[in-house]
Amino acid sequence: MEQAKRERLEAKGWKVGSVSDFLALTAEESVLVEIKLALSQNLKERRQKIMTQSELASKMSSSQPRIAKAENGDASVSIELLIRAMLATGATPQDIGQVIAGVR
Amino acid sequence: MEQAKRERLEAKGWKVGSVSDFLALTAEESVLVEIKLALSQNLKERRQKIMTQSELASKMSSSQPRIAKAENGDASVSIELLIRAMLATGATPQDIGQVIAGVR
DNA sequence: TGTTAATATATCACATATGATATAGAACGG
DNA sequence: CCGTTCTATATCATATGTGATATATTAACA
Repeated sequence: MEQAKRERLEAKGWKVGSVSDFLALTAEESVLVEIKLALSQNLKERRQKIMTQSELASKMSSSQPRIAKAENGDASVSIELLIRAMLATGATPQDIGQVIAGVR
Repeated sequence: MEQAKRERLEAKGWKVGSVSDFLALTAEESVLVEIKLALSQNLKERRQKIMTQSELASKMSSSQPRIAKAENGDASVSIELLIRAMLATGATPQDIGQVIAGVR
């Protein structure tokens, strides 16, 4: 893995650790991370077109800081929250499925 | 909602509550539940063809009881775990995306 | 029937995700 | 510059999800 990408992930709380630790990540684990990142990006794109982070937060009874973390691919955000947020922006199951299917 | 379905959901821990409480479920909330149930069913189908619950559990360092709950749509199981389990059965992001996109 | 493998249910201590709050930093217009 | 709006970062108490364990139920079959 390129150093730049590793540093990006680490900054967001992903326990990538040393290179050898990273290599210990199973394929499934890294796919899971990529699914989260794909949802993050898509959420940000969708939301920016129609509302602020605060508006989205109150729409789903969450908080603005949590939306910020969700959109930035922070490791403390579950897929659950990402999907709830997508739905709150008006995304359909089809939209969400497509984003996930688009991973790799 | 038909009574039978409500009872089925309640038995699995979903906080459906009284009819009026249920009607308070937003569309997003019920879509989220349906996504979980769709993943549950698909996981069960996939897993049954190739391994036991115990085998799947150790493959993803979880426990057999948790796999049972996951396959039965128990409310205590996160989408996160459902997706991890799907991946452990060999499902691709495309497979997972398709299941979610198939909701409703 | 009895034995075994598979699955389901119950409980629990612990880890992680959560919303809330405070506050800092950007971006932009006046 | 300044004030305002939006977004990011930090901290925290609490809620929720977790794997583990014990045990019950079911299914298949000799």
